[in-house]
Amino acid sequence: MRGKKDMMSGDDIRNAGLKVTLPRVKILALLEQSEQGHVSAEDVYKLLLDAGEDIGLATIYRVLTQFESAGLVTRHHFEGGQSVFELDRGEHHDHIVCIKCGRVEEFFDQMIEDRQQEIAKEKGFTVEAHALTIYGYCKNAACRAS
Amino acid sequence: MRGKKDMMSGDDIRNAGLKVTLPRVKILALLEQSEQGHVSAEDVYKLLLDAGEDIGLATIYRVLTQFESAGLVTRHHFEGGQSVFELDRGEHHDHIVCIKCGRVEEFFDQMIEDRQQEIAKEKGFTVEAHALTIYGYCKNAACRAS
DNA sequence: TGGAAGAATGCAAAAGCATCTCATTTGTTG
DNA sequence: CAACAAATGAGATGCTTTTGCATTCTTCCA
Ligand SMILES: [Mn+2]
Ligand SMILES: [Mn+2]
Ligand SMILES: [Zn+2]
Ligand SMILES: [Zn+2]
Repeated sequence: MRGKKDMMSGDDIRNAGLKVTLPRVKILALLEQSEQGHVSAEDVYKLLLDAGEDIGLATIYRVLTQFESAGLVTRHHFEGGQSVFELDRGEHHDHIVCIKCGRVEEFFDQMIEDRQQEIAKEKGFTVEAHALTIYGYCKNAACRAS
Repeated sequence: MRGKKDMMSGDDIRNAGLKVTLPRVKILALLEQSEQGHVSAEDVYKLLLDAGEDIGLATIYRVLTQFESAGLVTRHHFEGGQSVFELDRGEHHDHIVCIKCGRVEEFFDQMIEDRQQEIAKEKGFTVEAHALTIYGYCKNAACRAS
């Protein structure tokens, strides 16, 4: 039995009903190994180019969207420009982003999650999803000076 | 002495260091009177057209951006397409959006606000802003059926 | 009150991000 | 390994937002 936390592989792609192609394998591998963990489609494109894999940007967008539908990947809409993708390891979390250097950290807070449910209930809503992102300056010295 | 809750006027535009022009006055008035309170630049464009004011879309984007810089207006990046603007009445709040009909409701929760500060502190961040949006189905009968 | 100086507007063109089209290539299956 | 369906790549396209520039308005003071 394998959980979401294990290493992804061609099986995950196959199980999503997709053919195991070189672009898909490379993109999935990159998401796993990626330093920052949170990358835009263009980041993926450039990182793969650097790695000698010339995969079209359209393919990257297509594949990331397919991975998202399959639950392998999560898409975030942080402020400013592009969507950001990360591997879905099955554990929901929210983000805090440095508006100076772009560093992204993750957090999960049950109290915040619970309050959201209560607020939704009060208003008669059924929660399907939520997006919480805190923006600020990280501890990095260079980011401190406003 | 006038607070943020009062009616906006040409003075607000002047105080922002901007000339009091017809487009600016009309856009500000529309934001005040708008039913939903949360409108896209194109919404503003069409609503003004309906009202007989033919103001260019580029001007609307420019003016909304200027109003934002001046603190008169807040911009939100809800999922899907366009940015959404609303008059800044000086009281921070977050949003819950119906993914079926688009209805937007507002809420403010001190507990959530406090937890965010604590989380930021733990991570060594200084909070500058945050965006929390809950997505779900509203109480409207037509929105219930998934 | 008139008119100079600078700011704002409208239009069209451009930019940025994401998706689509379609000819060609690749993966899968028997 | 052939045959078919699915996927890819390159460029076109779509949509939102921004920008350049000639023209029009505001402001302000002589
Ligand atoms: Mn994350
Ligand atoms: Mn609001
Ligand atoms: Zn930083
Ligand atoms: Zn609804």
